[in-house]
Amino acid sequence: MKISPRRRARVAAAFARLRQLYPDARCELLHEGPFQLLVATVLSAQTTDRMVNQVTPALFHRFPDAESLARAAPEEVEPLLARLGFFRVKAKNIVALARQLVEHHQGKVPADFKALVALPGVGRKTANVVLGVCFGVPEGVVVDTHVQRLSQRLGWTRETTPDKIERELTALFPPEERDLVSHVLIFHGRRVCSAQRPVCDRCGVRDLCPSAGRAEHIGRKKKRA
DNA sequence: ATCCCGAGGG
DNA sequence: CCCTCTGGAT
Repeated sequence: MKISPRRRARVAAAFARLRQLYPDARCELLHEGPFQLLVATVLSAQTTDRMVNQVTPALFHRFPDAESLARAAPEEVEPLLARLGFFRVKAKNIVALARQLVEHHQGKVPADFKALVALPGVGRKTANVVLGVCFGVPEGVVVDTHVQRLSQRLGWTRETTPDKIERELTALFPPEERDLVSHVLIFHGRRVCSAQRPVCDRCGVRDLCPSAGRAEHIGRKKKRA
């Protein structure tokens, strides 16, 4: 993928500003070790990580590792997830996930992208989170709903699907920056550049954003009754 | 009514 | 490409 020096510089300028604005940007899912982060990230689909952090302490107290969770039945895990969206699918997925870890990976989380996405309930986004947070360098930039929305609003991409956006962002940033890119975009997305009511008046990259003041017209389809 | 650190299946 | 799984927050 060829990227013009001008475009690369424009993106780098906004990223540098975001790093200054959010020096503490990091993963906020509570976890101890790769297994717990993998499970927490699977649970985080279409749910705020605040909700995930409300259920994982009890979950990990009872099932702290792959071996213990692999021995559980999905029905005994379900009540522990009951306040999350998709809790039935997620209970089934994390038990199957734990069983595969025990069967094929000695109960450990593989530090390998292809092995990760082969696990039940684990897609590109989850695999990149685990690789980035626990093993230093993700395969590609984590593209969740925030990263998708902000990279579109900031004019970093014109693509509309997570896979294509991931490819573009990964080409825009060197490996050692990719984990931080997703985290600063997520922080900014939660605090300022929200989906429904972005607060451009309080945005630290307003002068670098082509959508400033009209961000509601980018992103997902407008309401318009 | 729309969104939240999505993934699997048709 | 589409649909489904699911509950809480705004």
